[in-house]
Amino acid sequence: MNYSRQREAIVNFLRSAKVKHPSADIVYVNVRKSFPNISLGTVYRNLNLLAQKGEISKVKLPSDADRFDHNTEPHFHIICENCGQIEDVGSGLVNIDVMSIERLSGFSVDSGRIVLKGLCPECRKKLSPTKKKEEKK
Amino acid sequence: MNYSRQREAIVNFLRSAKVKHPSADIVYVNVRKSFPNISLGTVYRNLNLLAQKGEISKVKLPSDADRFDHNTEPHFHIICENCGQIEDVGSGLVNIDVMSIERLSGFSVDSGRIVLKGLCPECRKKLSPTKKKEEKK
DNA sequence: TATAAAAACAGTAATTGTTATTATTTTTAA
DNA sequence: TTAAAAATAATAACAATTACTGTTTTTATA
Repeated sequence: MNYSRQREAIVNFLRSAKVKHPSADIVYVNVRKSFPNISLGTVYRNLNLLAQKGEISKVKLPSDADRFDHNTEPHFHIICENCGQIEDVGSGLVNIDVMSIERLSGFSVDSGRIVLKGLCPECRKKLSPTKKKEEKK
Repeated sequence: MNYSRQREAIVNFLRSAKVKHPSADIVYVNVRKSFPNISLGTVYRNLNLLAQKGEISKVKLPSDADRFDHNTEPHFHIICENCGQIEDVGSGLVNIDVMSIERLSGFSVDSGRIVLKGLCPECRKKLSPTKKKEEKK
């Protein structure tokens, strides 16, 4: 599936783990080091294509740019409300009572993706005792 | 806090429960029935203001417009991947192992809001045996 | 290999949900 | 009753993303 050199550079960057859950824009600026003419549209197209093929996964966030993850194993994420940094959360740490939800709501539940919110270690330190961070609108 | 007539109309529409978890746009077209000149900006400003004051709550979704909820009690949501309809999910039905997550990730966890994905009863019927719905990009 | 069809590309324009700006109107309070 | 403050309508700006277009690259096949 890795025909084009641009696509290969994109997937390689993701797997290199230089940046952990990069947005398309971060991928763009990095891949540009080896492909100065690559277009942002190409980055988006390939990231989506790779996600669709299951070679990477896409992490959609509320009010923030999508992130991309070379780890396709099932797991959840937590995002720092202050700086936007994302960390993995093992899928065993969130328990969803699928049966009850389906019974009560009538929905079928796809428990695949969950994004928790919180504060990363660095931002905890920065913001901790003095000022309580204001709620994000 | 309900000074302006427009703001009152907005909060009244939300509480009327004619539509369950409307987006700003849905609020806009409905409030326009009584205030034909109201501006979309006014709707957004007031919805955000009301959410900030805690009179309503804002439900942020990945890759979809924010929704607004007159119910400010703590609870989660599930969104239909096919039609976007949202339903409440009691907060007892999702269990987050906050202690372990905090220990393993170093993050502090704000377990406030979670949005699950699934299929609402209507879309289940529509899509069920024949065609398996395609993954949303 | 040559070459035609298919795929991918760069660059740019368009879309969508939302926020910011601005000049005007409404509300509040002295 | 009138000046200051707040809110408004209308519109522009914005950010993330997708769509479009004409060109280049890749692939497959003769």
